[in-house]
Amino acid sequence: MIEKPRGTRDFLPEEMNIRRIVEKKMRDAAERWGYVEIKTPTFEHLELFTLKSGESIIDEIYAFKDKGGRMLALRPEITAPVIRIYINKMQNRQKPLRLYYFDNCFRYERPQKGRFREFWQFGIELIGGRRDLANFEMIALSVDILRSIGLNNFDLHLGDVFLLKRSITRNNNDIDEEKQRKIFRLIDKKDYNTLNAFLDDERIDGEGLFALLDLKDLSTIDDIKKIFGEEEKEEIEDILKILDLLSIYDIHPILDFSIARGLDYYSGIVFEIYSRGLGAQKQICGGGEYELIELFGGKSENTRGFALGFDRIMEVVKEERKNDKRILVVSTEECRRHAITLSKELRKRFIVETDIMGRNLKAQLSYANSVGINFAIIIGRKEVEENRFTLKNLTSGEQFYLTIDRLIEMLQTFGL
RNA sequence: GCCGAGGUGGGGUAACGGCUAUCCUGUAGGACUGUGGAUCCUUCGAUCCGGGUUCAAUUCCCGGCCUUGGCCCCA
Repeated sequence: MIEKPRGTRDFLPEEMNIRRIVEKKMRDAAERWGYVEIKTPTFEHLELFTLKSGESIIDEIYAFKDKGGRMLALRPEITAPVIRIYINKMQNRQKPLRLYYFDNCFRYERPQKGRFREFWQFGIELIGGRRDLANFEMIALSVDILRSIGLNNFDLHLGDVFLLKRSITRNNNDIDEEKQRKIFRLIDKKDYNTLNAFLDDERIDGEGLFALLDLKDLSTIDDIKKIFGEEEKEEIEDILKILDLLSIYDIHPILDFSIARGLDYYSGIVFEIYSRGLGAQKQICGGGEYELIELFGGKSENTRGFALGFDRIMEVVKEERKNDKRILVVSTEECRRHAITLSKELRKRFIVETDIMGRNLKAQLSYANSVGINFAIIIGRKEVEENRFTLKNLTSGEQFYLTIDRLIEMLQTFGL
């Protein structure tokens, strides 16, 4: 027997039913904000992703050479492809561009709870807009989507990598990229002892950095402003504006300037959402402002977006299955042609099955019962001769003897 | 890549190193030729893969694969 590949999943009908319901709610929420769907290819040139994230990510990507010798990759995320499309085809459209997507992505990683090699992301990219307003919209939308699927048990962390970078570079001109990266890694791990030691060793002024990291609420915001210069003050003012607008939606982020994880291309506001009630992989949303357009050869424009981890969300969302009412047209062997004719007619409005097992009448009804069909329509010689149909409500056991018009009418009154 | 746990029909399970691998559920059919659910009978269907130890391996050992909790990583 052939097993499914490592890190992939099969979704049986019961689960797909629920996944589609949640997907639809997320789409609806994004569309209510004026976002429109965009679709990118399942695979792209590998370069698109290495340009964004460096050669080292090849280890974590499904990359391959096609028959023409091209280096391709299954998309590990969808932001870079969307920006590619923007540059190729949408640069001259009027801003803002509000785009959303829902698709599968692939990463070659060790699978564990909430982490798979094929997984689904629902995301948006917002291109253009004044920074404070656009960032507010992005964050409010992410929360609106989560709320619209009935999720409320999560924490929103808001950070700013611009301020974070400036906090170590503004008084330390000679600090190189590598050292910065090391510092960010330690911040992300919250390993402040090692961080302190490193800063001491390198004689890096960490006052601004630690002031930021300690900033949990707005009480020390004025002290922060004193430490930084004009440019940083403007950024802080922007954050305050965003927080104020978010409060309209009753969204109150936790300020968290330790958000720094490996996101070289993020440039300003960043945020992450964590679900309570998941294990190690509890982040269900991540996003922020980034600069990719110029890197990909386009004309500079400010951009931001986020991606929701659909599979992790499915772990915590509670959703009822949708149960459509189903009909089985049951007939004797000699009347099958009539059954198929009736089914053709009824399918214009209803969900209708017919027997293809060649079962007798009793076995057809037994099947209907065991798979949860709600109504059986019985056609035998008597029905055909009298041009009537027997409708049986399998829930109540009631039976009716009806003409075609009355049959359809009655099915409708039963809520089909 | 690292540390730990696990793997028996489709699902859930039993088997001190020893009989044709247990039972429940399920599948298909029958008892029942125009009326479902109950009952009974029959059928189908499994020891993850490969080595090793042994007279004998589902059981013990090693390796792999897969699942799973965590670490690394998470663009």
